[in-house]
Amino acid sequence: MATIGDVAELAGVSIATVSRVVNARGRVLDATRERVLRAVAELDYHPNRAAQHLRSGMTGIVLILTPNMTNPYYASILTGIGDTATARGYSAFTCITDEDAARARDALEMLKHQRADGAIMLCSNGDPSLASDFAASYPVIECSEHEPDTDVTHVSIDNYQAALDVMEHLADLGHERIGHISAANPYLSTAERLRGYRDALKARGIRYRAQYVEQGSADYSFASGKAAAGRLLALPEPPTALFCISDTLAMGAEVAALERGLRVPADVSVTGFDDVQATMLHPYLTSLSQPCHKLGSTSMEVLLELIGGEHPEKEIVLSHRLVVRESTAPNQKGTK
Amino acid sequence: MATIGDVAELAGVSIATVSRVVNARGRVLDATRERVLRAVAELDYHPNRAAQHLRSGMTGIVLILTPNMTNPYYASILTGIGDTATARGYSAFTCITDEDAARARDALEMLKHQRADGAIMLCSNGDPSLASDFAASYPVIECSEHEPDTDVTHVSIDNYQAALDVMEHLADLGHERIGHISAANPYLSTAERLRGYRDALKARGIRYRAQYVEQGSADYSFASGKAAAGRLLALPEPPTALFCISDTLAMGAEVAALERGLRVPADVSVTGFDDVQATMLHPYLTSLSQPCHKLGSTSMEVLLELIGGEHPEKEIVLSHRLVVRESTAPNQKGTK
DNA sequence: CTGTTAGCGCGTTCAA
DNA sequence: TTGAACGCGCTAACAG
Repeated sequence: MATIGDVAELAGVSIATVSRVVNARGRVLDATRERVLRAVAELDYHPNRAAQHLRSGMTGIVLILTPNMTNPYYASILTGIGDTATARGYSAFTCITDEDAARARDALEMLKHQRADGAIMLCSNGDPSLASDFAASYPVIECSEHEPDTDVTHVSIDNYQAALDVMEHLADLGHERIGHISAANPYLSTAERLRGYRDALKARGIRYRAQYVEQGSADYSFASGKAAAGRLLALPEPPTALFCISDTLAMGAEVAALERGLRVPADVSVTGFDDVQATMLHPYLTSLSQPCHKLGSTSMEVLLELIGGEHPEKEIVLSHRLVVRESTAPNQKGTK
Repeated sequence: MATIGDVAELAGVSIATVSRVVNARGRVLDATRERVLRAVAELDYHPNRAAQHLRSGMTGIVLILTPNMTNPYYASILTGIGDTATARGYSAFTCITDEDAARARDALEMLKHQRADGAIMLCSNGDPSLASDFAASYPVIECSEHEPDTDVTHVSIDNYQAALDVMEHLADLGHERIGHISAANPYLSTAERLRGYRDALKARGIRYRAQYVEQGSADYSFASGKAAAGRLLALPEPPTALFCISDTLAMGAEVAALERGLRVPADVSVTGFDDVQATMLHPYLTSLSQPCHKLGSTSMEVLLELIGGEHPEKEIVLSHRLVVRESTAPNQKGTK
C-alpha cells in the first residue's frame, strides 16, 4: 500500500504538500497540485485511516442504536445512515438494543471511551433521559422518534400532520366510523398519531368513541393487529375504516376482516403506515409513506455537522406523503 | 482520556510494562502486574484503537456482505457476527448487496485498499467467482451459503441432511404425497434441499413426481409461497404434505390451504425451514431450525483465525434440528 | 523482569 | 508556496 511518503517521492514534493493537496487545505501551485494528483492516481493512494484517526483524535466510527433491524422501516433508515457514512469515510457501528435501555446505555459508553465520535438513536424508548444524558456531552441525534421536552437534535416526520392526512383521506371517502389501531409503546409517534386521529374527528364533527381505539403490540406485530381488528369488527357498530399505525398491523387487520367474511376495501377500508410492507398482501395497502432512507442519511449528515462542531437545527422535519392503493374505498354502507 | 503513559506514570513503571500487562504478553512480576492493573482500573484506561491499528497495520474492521438485513435469518446471523466482533474489538461493517454482484465486488475492494482486514459473505450469488477471487489473497469466509467446487472457507449446516430429516418426519407421519416448495435462486442450500427431498423419496420407495415440485420466488416471498402452494393443492391428486424451504414460503402455503378450505395440519401438513418466523401465524410451523446466531459467531471467529494467519478447517458444519410444532400431523386421508 | 527507543502514517506547526 | 520536524498512542525489538 502506498503511503503519503511514496506519493511525495514520486511527485518530487514533501509529504506536507501532498497532505495539502489531498485535503484541499492551504494554497498550492496548480502545477504542483497536478503533479501530486498524478502521483496519487498512479499509486492508487488512499490515506491510512488509522493514522488519520490517531492524529486527529477521532475514531471514524458512529454508533447506531436500533431496536432491531428486521423491521424494514428500521432497515431502510439504517441503509440510509450506512450509505452516507460510507460516503463520508465513516463506519456505522450498529447496536441492536432490543428495547433494552441498559444495553443502549452500555453502547453509548463507547462515546466516553472515545470509541466512537457520535451516535444516532433510532429509538430512545425505555429510558427517557438516556439521549439527553449523552447529548449533553457528545454528538447525539435522535432519528424518527424523540423524547419530548428535551433538546436533543432530532430528525423525523411530522407524525401529527401525517395522521391528519390519513384521516382526511378516510373522511373524504365518506367514512365516519373510523377505528384506530395503535400500539402499546410509549413512542412519541404513537401518541402523535393518536392525537391526530382525535383532532381530525373533532375537526369533522365526528364523535370520538373510546371503544374505537385498540392497541396492537409494542412492536406492531401482525398477530396483534389481527386481534385488535377482530375486536373492532366484532363491535355492534363496527368501524367502516381502520386507521392502523403500521403496515404489519394493517395486514393483520386485513386478514381479520377477511376471516370474518368482510371484503377489503368494499366492506371495510384499511390504512397502513410507514409504507414499508404495503405490497406484501392483496389488497395492497394505502399507507402513509415516510422518507426512510432520507431520514437515515439526513441524520448522518446532521450528526457529522455536530461532530464537526457546527450547530445544526435542533428539529429537522422531513416531508411525508400518503400513497393511496387498493385497501381504501368510499364508504358504501352509508353508515354514519 | 487516559493514555498508556498516564497508566505507566501512576503505576510507576514504563509504558512497555503496561503494554505487557494489558496485552498479557511476556513475563511480569505479579506485584508489578497488580500495580498496573490497579492504575488501569483507576484511570479507566482503554487502549487507543487508532494507535493500535496504525502500529499493527490492521484496521479492526471486517466487511460483512449480506443480500439484505430484513430477513430475520440474515439478521440473526448478522447479530451473531456483530456480537463476536464487538467482543474481539472489531467493528463489523455491513454492506447490503441486494444480490448485486457489482456492489459486492466494490465493497470487497476495501480489502485491497487496506480498509478492512477480512470479509464474511452471507451469499455469493450472482458471481460465482467473487468469493474465491478475493479469498485467494485475503481472509474471506462464506457463511450459510457457499459456492461448490471452490475452496473458500465456509460455515453452514448440512442442508442435504436437514432435508432428509424433514422428509423423515413427514414420512413417519404417513405422508407419501409430499410436495416441495423450492425457490428460484441458485443457492447451494436450495439445490441441496431438493436433492434431499428426492433422495428421501427414493429411500422410502416413493415415486418422484415432477409436478409436486414448485418454485417460490428467489427471496422466498410469502406471496410466491401462497401461489406455489395453490398450484400444488389444485392438482388432481394434491399432496398431503408440503415441504417448504423457508418459513415465509410455508406461511404462504398455510394461507393458500386455508383459502381453499383445507385445515392445517388435519388436511395438509406444512413444514418451514430456518425456524425464524415459524410462530408468526397459527398454526405454528414445524420448521428446521438453523443455529443462526452461532453460524454468525462461528464465522467471525474463524475469520479472525484466518486474519491471525492460522489455518482453520475449510468446511465447518454446524448442527441443525427439527422443531416440531402444530403444522404437521399424521396423514389422515389414507392417500398413498 | 523491566525500561528505552524506534517507528507505524499522518496533519500541522514553524521556518524559509 | 513549500519543506522539515514533531508527536498522536501504541507495540516490539533490543538493552540492561
